[in-house]
Amino acid sequence: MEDEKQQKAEELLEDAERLVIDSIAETMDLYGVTPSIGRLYATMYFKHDPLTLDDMKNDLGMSKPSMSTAVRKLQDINIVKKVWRRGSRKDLFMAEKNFFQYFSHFFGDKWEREAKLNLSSINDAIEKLQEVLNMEEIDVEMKRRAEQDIQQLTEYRNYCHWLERLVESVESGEIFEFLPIEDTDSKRDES
Amino acid sequence: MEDEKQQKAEELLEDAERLVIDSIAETMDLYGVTPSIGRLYATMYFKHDPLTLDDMKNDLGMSKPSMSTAVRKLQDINIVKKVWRRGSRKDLFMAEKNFFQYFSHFFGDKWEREAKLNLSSINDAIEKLQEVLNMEEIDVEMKRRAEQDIQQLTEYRNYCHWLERLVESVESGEIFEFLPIEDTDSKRDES
DNA sequence: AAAAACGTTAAAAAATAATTTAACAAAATT
DNA sequence: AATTTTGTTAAATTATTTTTTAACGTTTTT
Repeated sequence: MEDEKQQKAEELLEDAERLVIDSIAETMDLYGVTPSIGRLYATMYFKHDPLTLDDMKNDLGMSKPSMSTAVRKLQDINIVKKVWRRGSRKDLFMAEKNFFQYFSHFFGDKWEREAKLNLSSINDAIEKLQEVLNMEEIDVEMKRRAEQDIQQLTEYRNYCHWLERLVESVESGEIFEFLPIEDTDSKRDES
Repeated sequence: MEDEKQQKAEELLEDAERLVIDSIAETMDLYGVTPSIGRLYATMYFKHDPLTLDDMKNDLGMSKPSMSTAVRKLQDINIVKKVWRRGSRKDLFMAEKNFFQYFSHFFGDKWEREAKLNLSSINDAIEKLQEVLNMEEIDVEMKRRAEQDIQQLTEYRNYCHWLERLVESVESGEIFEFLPIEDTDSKRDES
């Protein structure tokens, strides 16, 4: 009787967590994070103590090397950190649970890389195109195309610089002055 | 002699475009767009007239069905549009070249989906967890866990709502009041 | 010092995803 | 009306990625 209730509660709790785990994983998949890695993060999101590779292995039912590489990728995008606790000699990992931090790392880091990568190629390209424009006796049509490309790339460059400033404002937290974090906690509505 | 110059110019121009095409494709790959689809978009970015499937086929050296599905995916993320021109009865496609529009569609649409998807599961989950809390004679440890989960999910919900507002401000253009698009055109520096 | 535990790398296997060829349906042309 | 053109779907193939098992080196424990 008591046990039945206990079991019902456990089921509810696990259903609840699974529901969110699935949708977090699906979301991450949307941005190119593989389902397993997404599920690993999502699973860790509900753990309140740091996890070992063996914990992950058991939770996801996968091999240890898989967990090793998966957790490294999560570390690469800065949404999982290695933590230290005296006692266990196993590596311990903890998920970033603040989604604003998550956002900042996941998108901020990628935007930064995107801007850098593209600015470099845009500038190289514009240089080459300028060279074409500076050449004499060149086909008019080709010059027109070079000019058009330069025009377009200049706009693209503006976008990259904008991205850089977006990253700044996300990483500094400045963006939250413009778009404040509102507490829509339903508890207050219930009163 | 003349031809040599002409060829040199053409080479420069093509190198310039290829440089940017590669980095756009690499960038898109960063967010889970497959290399071929990324390269298709990047190629279209440099075309000033709409393209047919056969054009794409020739440009990328791929089959027509591949182009058909690739271009549909680009349409799905709203960065390529079908256009109509009298005369040709083939379908014609044009890439979105304004990267601010690109950004808005690529991230805005995904964030919107992300928020919706997760809000739905978060609310369902919180409901289940509340149910656990309302049950009597339940293991203290389990109630604690349910409470902790609710707390965490409430914060997650705040993030999702923030995302929704971010999408709004990106799609309305409001964000550019906070982060203005600056023209960093180097021509002005040359003066 | 030997044995066990731990995490990673390497190679092999399995699973997915991308791509093509072939077949098809709809529309336009002759 | 028959033929061609066009875009898509389906099936088959190829390529890529993910996952595992096996092997390895390091560190810790005994």
